[in-house]
Amino acid sequence: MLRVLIVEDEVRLAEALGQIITEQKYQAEVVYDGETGLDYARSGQYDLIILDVMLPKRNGFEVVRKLREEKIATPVLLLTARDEVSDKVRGLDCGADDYMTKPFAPEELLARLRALSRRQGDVVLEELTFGDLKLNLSAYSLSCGTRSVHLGYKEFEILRLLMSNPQMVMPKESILTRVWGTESDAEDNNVEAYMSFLRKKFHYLGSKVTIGTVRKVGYRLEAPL
Amino acid sequence: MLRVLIVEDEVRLAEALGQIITEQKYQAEVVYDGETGLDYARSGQYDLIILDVMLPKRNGFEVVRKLREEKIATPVLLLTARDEVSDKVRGLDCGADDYMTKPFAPEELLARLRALSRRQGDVVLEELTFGDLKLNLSAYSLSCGTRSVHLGYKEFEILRLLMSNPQMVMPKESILTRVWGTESDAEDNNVEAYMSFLRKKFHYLGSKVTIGTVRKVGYRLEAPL
DNA sequence: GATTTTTTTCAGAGTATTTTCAGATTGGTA
DNA sequence: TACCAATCTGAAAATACTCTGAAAAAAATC
Repeated sequence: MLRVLIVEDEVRLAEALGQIITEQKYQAEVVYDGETGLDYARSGQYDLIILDVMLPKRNGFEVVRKLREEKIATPVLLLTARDEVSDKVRGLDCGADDYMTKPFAPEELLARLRALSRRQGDVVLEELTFGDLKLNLSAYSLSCGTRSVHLGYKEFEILRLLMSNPQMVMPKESILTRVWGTESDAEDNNVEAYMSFLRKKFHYLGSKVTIGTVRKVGYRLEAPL
Repeated sequence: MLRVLIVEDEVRLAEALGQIITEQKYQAEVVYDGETGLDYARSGQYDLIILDVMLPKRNGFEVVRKLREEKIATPVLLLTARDEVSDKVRGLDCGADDYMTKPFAPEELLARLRALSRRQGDVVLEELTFGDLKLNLSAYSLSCGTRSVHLGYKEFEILRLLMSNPQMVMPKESILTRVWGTESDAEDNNVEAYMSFLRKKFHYLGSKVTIGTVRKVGYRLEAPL
């Protein structure tokens, strides 16, 4: 079980991150300032740290640097509001492992976390299953029996979302914010179009799984009993 | 099984080295200061030592000199932050076998380790295979059936990376940092260009292996079923 | 110092993905 | 049943990413 420490002072964002990560069956712990973050991180019991740059008490750069000085090598993903190269360089110089500018699409964050933890040699979930479908998380492919198809980036993220919340209805809204991000101006029809793409691929694969529509709400995967 | 001792106080670098080496199926052990490094090295149970010059307690020069005085001939690869010839000369004078300045590309380190251990007469992995392709690690050549071609340094390192992680998608980003190094400003297109070179050579060799592209992610080798 | 090889750069062609749109379809409900 | 709103879907358009040949630049070799 992957343990993730989130150090983020914007409560709403912190909560959101916590939720996204918990949904992945990872364990998340949230703290709201740099000082506390550093204390928690020092325990060395985390597999990953998500660290905002702008923080009360101590900023993200300081925290990573301190950690590295103390020989704590837990991988750190830095979050920053600005898209300045200097920040990126500075972050990596301080010893961060990856870097992401806000706002971002949650699914992209997850992709990066997976990459980081794989790099670290941690055991990461490599495959999701639902009914007769298998989604290969490292190859971006979907298979059913012997057939297999490649999925594009968005097809993949959407399906991954559905498959990691089996039986749950995934609201169209959530899909939009999680795959397209909060800043995007994509509309409902974009999601609908992708559902159509996915259904086509399910059909091609000969899968028994279907994507059920819940009018005015969203979608969910359904396997025949 | 090759045993490698890493003496490096920058935790991140040490971890990275450990990982890179372990991925090669070598055995890595990491210590963080010169004194401990010397103690470990004295055991004589290592096939190779990677030794930073700037170290707490005892610097790298002292460590090698001590070792040689004690007739311990384990090959030493010195790492230094500066690119000063004087350091290089001094290092080799102390009895080091090779010398490398930080930062460096991980694949270059591996190349040097291979060279050192071959020089030493150790048994090293000499060949990688995938499908009908054989990559000769000491001759930098690639063969398929009876035909064979020479590969340039970068072609070689990239292909080695792909062949040592069969079936896995190797992110473009990883290829860049591992072959070009973290300090380089090479861009995605550089990788793309090399993929094109490699494909051309595969074709020339008449190999059935192809390089598959995973859009927005990276590449992987594919052998026909 | 000239030649060869390797590496980088660039631009246009080629492809896959993503968005957009409009007509067809569906489900709910008045 | 007839209507409306929501959804589906095929096709086209727009965009983003990748490939590749050629040439320039850099490095290695002779």
